[in-house]
Amino acid sequence: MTVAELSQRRRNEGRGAVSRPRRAGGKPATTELIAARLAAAITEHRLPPGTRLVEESLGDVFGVSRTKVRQALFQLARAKLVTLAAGRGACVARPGVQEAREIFEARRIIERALVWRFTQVAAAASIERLRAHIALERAALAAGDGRSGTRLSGEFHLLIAQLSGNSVLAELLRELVSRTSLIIVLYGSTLPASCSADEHSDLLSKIEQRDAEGALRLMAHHLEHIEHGLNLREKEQPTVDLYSALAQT
Amino acid sequence: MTVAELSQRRRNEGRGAVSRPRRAGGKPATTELIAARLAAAITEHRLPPGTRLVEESLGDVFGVSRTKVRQALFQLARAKLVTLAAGRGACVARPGVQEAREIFEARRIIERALVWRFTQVAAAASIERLRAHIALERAALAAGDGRSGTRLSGEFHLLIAQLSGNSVLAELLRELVSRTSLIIVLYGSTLPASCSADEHSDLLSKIEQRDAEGALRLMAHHLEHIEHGLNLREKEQPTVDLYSALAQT
DNA sequence: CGAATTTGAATTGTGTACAATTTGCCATGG
DNA sequence: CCATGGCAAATTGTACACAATTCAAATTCG
Repeated sequence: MTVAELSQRRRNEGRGAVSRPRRAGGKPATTELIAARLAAAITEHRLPPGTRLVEESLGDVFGVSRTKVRQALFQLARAKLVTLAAGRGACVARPGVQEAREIFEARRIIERALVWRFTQVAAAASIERLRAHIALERAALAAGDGRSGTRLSGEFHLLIAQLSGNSVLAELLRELVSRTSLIIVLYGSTLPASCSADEHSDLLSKIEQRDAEGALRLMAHHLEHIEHGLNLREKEQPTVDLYSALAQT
Repeated sequence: MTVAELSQRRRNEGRGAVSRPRRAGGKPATTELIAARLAAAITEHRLPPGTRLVEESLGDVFGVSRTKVRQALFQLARAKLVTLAAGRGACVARPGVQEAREIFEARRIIERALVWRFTQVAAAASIERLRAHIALERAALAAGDGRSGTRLSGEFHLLIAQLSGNSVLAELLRELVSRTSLIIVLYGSTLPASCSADEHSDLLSKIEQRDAEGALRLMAHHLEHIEHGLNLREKEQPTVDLYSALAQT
């Protein structure tokens, strides 16, 4: 699939040659907005890994010229959501198994610390906020809206970070969470999403009891649980295999 | 100070109107290279916080058009090394005290974990590598080269991350380290740089003895030591001060 | 004399044109 | 029939032009 196909539809739609004003009506869409839209599309699995992102096509979709799209793509490349091969454009990233493991390790490290802090300093309002969020997760789950479910699940982790009062760490974690969603679509989670909501609920209980040790342990287990639900058994890098295959001659 | 002044000199240099080929001879300088150069200049304190970064001036310096410079600035903005006020251009960032504290907390969290892992898995060659690096630090110190000293000091921390085998965390830490150097120039370290090298050396000893607990604790203390050497007593936001100053009348 | 306003230089924001590169396809030849 | 070479379309990389904005200084008016 290519984004070109999306905009192709638009190009063919005849009409009186209103060339660009897709998304007309509102303002011309800033670079940040484009990056945010693309990031959302990627993390919500509407743009699967490997999808080519052609600049002009995206420009048509958003109703802007390549200039802004290009900047947005550069941003996303830095966030590791797209890969940017010199001269041959952008693709939605495909993190390898090594990278996937490293991301989960990073998350364990950061989130353990965050949950520890949060358990100690959290105000009642913050805890209430988390409880409300879990309710949202469950609602999406009950409605069979898996897409919203995974998004909300990620946002739960982000929420803890934000409520912990360290926005630098929250920002780092945001990046890791979005990369995680890319990993999940690549190495398919065999885990039912309901499981995640339950574990979030258990975690919140421990937080409420101010059991920092317990909360920390639960968070670590939760992340390991997600990671082990994936199929991270090296199924990439055929190039290297080619090499060793040729050594047989 | 403004980058414009640098390029002004160039513009006034009369000559036969060879308009752009500053930096001629080599290739036209890629966006990444420009970003890297700017990042180096910022972290090495050659471009102090608050310095305005005018696109065309930078273009002159690097011998490219604004297009590439602009992309590079966007990248640096995402890395939080420059702030990008809409419509009024880019400045070298000036992290506030709150942000500074958060960055140090993030570093403590990440680096404690890294040093713990490293102590357990480090090969002899890795330890040797660190020892050599400390020698470099000491050499720079002895030569009175403070600029290289602080750079090398930061690189020591980065090296541990890289040798720990988690490149994702290493990348996150790189960002934090460069932001730290911005903090140091803003809130001046009262710490002699020699101190840092000594603490690095102590840390390496603990690592060598495979004393993970001790190494972890030493790293935490080291970072706290640096943080407490700063003058993080809210001296920013002069606007607020102006307000209270006028209240005297 | 001071405050508001206008004017203009400097700078950023955005689109577009063109060169360079890549890619897929077709023809040509072994 | 498969490999090779080269053409053509598509796409990216870069510079540049012009519009929009900002900032500051000069001007004007109360």
